[in-house]
Amino acid sequence: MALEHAILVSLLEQPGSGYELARRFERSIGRFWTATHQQIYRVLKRMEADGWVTAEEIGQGGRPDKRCYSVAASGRVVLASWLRDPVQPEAVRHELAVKIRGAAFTDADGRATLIAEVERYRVTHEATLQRYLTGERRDFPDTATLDAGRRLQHTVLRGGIAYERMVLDWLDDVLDTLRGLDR
Amino acid sequence: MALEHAILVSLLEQPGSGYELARRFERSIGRFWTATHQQIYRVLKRMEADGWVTAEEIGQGGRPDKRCYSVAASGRVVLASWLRDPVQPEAVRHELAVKIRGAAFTDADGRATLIAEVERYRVTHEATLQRYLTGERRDFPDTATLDAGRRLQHTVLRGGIAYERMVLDWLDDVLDTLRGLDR
DNA sequence: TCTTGCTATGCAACTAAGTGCATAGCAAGA
DNA sequence: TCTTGCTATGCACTTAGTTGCATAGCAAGA
Repeated sequence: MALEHAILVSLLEQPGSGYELARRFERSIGRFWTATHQQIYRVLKRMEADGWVTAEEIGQGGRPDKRCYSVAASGRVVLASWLRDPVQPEAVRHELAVKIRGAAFTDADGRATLIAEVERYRVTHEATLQRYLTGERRDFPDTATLDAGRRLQHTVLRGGIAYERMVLDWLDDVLDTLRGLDR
Repeated sequence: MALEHAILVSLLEQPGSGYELARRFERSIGRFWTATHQQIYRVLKRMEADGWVTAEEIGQGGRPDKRCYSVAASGRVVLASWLRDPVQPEAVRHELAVKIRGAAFTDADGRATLIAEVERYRVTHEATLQRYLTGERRDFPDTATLDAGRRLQHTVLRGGIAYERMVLDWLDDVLDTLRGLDR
């Protein structure tokens, strides 16, 4: 899997410029695939050279021209073929888990700092959950009348919500354990 | 966060060679931080050059010498300092979520292939959960008598178990949605 | 005997990703 | 008027991570 495929999906849902894609990656699709704008511009160039997407130059008077990208026929073929490939096992990178095991090798003061940090981290996940729930109420008020694309987007969002709830429960467990060590 | 810190934690839990570390990353610590043996050897060299770890050459007759690494005083300082740094937001890379949203742009046959793939993926997660539960019964039979290090390891493992259970529930949800599209 | 697999280490080449910086004009508010 | 922030794109450099290959001997089973 590569950034290319996430961009193809995002452009099929809605064509747009590199800048617009970068904002979508910050908001929607970036929940499960992160990318910076530099990366997106670089990959878009390569995809255009390979004929996966086409660009339409839109002059806007004053501002730099905007290049609005759409998925070309060969891009659809690439996506369909990738969808049939086996899902790669995720490359897990969970920093907090390493820190928690590392907490055994620091002093009570270091652990107190870590507890404060976990509490701060918990607040950011609580905020993410609330953002997801607000988005769900706004974008999927009536689940009976959705088309295929929207139904799939909703399923992915439900996954995000379940993930955040799981993380919050686990962080409470972590905090209990950390507090228990120095008591 | 970098591989360095995961290696420091692993070596503090138990000193070992690059080869042994690579196997631990496949099994235990690799649940939340993956690394290949090439990467581990490269980073160990750098850490030794920086004085974070020390190596003891162990000849074994015939086989190449084994270099057994232990954490040095300055490595402990580096770890303690890193534990105080803010936890970086995770860089999420969830391929399956991209594929599910991509399923809106393929045909019924492509979706049928994806369903089969999700079922296969579900089996691997079911197996991971069972591995975790077996490990939990083996390594943490009596939760009352654990020292700090073991208690923290158990907390991290509980996080892994909660994660796998959440994924399995969500995959059932995903399969329902995918099957509902072509019915 | 031959093959497979395990222990044990490593180089070289490549791709992916992140960081820092630069350009450029418009709009809104202090 | 001055600053801040937004739209819009991009280069250059650096770091992190992956892939493929190489060495080398021992042990176990076909």
